[in-house]
Amino acid sequence: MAISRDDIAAILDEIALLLEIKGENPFKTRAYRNGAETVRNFDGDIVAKAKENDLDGIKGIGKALQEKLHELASTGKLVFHENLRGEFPEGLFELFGIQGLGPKKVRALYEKLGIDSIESLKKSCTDGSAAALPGFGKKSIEKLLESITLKEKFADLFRLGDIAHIAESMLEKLRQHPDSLRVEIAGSYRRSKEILHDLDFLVATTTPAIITQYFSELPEASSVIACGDTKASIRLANGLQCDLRAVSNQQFPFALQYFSGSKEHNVALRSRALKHGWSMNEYGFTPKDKSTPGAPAVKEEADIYRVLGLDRIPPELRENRGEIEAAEKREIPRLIELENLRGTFHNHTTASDGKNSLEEMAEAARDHGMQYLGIADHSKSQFQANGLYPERLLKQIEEIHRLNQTWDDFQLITGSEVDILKDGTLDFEDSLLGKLDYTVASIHSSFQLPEKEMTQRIIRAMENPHVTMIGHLTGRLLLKRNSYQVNIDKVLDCAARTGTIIELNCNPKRLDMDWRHWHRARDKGVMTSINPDAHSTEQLHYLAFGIRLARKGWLRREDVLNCMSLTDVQSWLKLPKDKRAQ
DNA sequence: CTTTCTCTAAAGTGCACTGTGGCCAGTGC
Repeated sequence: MAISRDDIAAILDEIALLLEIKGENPFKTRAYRNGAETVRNFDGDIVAKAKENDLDGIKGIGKALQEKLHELASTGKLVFHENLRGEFPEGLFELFGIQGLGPKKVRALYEKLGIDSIESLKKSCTDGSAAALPGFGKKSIEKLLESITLKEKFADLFRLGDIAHIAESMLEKLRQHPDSLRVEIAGSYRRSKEILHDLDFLVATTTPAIITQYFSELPEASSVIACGDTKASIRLANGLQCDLRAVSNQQFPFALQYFSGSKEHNVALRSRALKHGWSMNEYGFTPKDKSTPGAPAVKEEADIYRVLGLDRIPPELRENRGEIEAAEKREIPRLIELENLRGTFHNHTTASDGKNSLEEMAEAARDHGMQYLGIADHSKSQFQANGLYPERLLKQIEEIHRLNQTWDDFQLITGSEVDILKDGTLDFEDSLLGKLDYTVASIHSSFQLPEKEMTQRIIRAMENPHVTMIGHLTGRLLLKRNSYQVNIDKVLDCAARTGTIIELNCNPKRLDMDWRHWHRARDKGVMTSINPDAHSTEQLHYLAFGIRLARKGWLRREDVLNCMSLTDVQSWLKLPKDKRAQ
């Protein structure tokens, strides 16, 4: 297969990394990284151009990179790269996944101790040999070990957003099979958990063995763990295990309910069934004794809940966190849906670290059927992200006002993702923030503060009348970095008191604030804004993940700022904060 | 390695934090 632009970019990035380990001129390594970015973002078929050696005049691609790109595009490889790679062992790359290890330290570990894998790093941390190196003290060893433990803990876990695409495409293939009557993905995927350890497919069919066979032969299957008459397990190339159960059409609702879980929800539901005189498993209701009347017919999963005297409980809520009681009292809320969104906030453009211009982001948002799009590029402290200085922000505001004249059905909303500094003050003066329609205040530095200080820092930011919302409240990066220490309840109380919104950040790596807090937040009167934190037009799709997690947090459309129409949101933003509180 | 107020050589994102080692280097945003 021909080499793709992403392959080429990845090779350039790898060269940069290797040069860094070698201690090359930092500007040289940067040139390779810039080159990778240029290749990724090039408007047109850069691979074809490279093949024809037609790369003159592309900014950031000089003579040397032109030749290398040409070689890559025409032969599929690069001798320079292969030689460079040959100088280092394979496992060295995984060391960069450890927090606190950069090129300099990796190089020292490799050259002085021959460390070339996480395994050997762990050993040298425990036996004291790493501590003997200059620059490695007691504390840094502790941190390295902590980061290794974190990585091991997450080894067989996957983020929802990373596997949704492949899950849906496998689901579609199973649905296309002529012998499948009904197909669903059950398990934690159906419950919209942010982290998954497997996928559970469920098929209703009269020919189960044919379906399990078909499943085990899907192109996605890199290995087959088991394949029997009604059950099969495969492993995907990324390590994710996928299980399939084939059941009869009659059993399907019970199996779907059973395999969707959660375990805790099912335990509670089964004990409820017992009170009606039925035991319940993945195949159906069974009367406890001969005197018990049989259960009414069940055709759909919702029938199971109805028969037990409950409203249907959306899968997202099935965590045994009060949903059964609510269903009994007919108080299951009408949960928010993607279609309820009228616009969205917190989006980046090329002005800071986004990939698309204001116009492109606006057009993409219009294509999504939105009435408005809030822009929030980084503030000046985010230097590495090309954060805006006041003059550039003022220019952007003007530019947005100019663009807004060109639409009558859509508006851009001016904003900033302003850094919350260490002491809780903001990266911009109030007078500048006052010129914006809204502000997302976020923490991007000093993650290590103790809980009390961190909480106070955020509260101070929320007390600023110009802070509309707090971005990614806990700073967690799923499967990578724990949240910083913060007292969520104190923050929520302050949010309710000051009329500050807490964002639900939809980036699949974040999904922050966590769904477990939203029900409580909602009851305190805290509103949210479901924000994609999009750095490109494609990332507007992140909203779908945010909606899944908002549903999991019991949120309704009235709890969400960006369910408001354009005119409502405009007048809401003009209100002083204390008038906004619900 | 690329760009440039270039013409052959120089300049090329900044800052805070952390931990270590003795006043600064490395990392991460």
